[in-house]
Amino acid sequence: MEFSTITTEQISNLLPRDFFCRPAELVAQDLIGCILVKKQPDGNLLSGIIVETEAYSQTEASCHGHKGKTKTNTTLFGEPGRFYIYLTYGIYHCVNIVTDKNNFASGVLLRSIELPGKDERIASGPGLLARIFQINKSHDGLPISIKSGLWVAGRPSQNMLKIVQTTRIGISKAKELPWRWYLQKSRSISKRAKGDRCPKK
DNA sequence: GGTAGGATTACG
DNA sequence: GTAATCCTACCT
Repeated sequence: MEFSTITTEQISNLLPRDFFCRPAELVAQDLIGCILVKKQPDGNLLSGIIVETEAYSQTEASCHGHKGKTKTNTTLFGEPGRFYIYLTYGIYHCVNIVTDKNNFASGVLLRSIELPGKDERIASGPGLLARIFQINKSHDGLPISIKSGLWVAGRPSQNMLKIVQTTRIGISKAKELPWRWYLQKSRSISKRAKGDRCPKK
């Protein structure tokens, strides 16, 4: 999938807070095709199309909030519509969006983003994505807003997107849940998994 | 103070 | 497929 340039108008189309006040597995699939925008330290805006997501919820064992609050996962239990950033493997940051409701740990992991006009691989994978957007623990708890300098805009068009639903990867528990979604035509997703299929209509 | 286990990536 | 890498949570 090749995306053309993202316009100023498109990145101004901030998703409303209510969008995130829903179960993670609904938000995750609706985020495919949306735009992540960040104001970089140099003042320039960086934006890209979200092409791969995963949902997590405290009801299942692979979620960081499954065993309750800790020092590092507190944001996940808080207000929907904020970023939850954590360090994984001691090296890589992962970018999540808190969903659903207060005092209920759930969120969507952004796994891959395509930057129009740039190499498809540079933001394909959660760790690489965070690196390109220069997102780290200092952004944990930040609200999704234009004022915060980090936000999500709605899908640029009403074009039909072919979204594939499959199982999550890189986890050892609750592997059976089909809570991963990606754009079928995108070559910049992080990995393939067995049993990939299109969601039923 | 010590250790096991990662929501990963890069390379063969 | 497997190794590198190092922080966090939890246990002693």
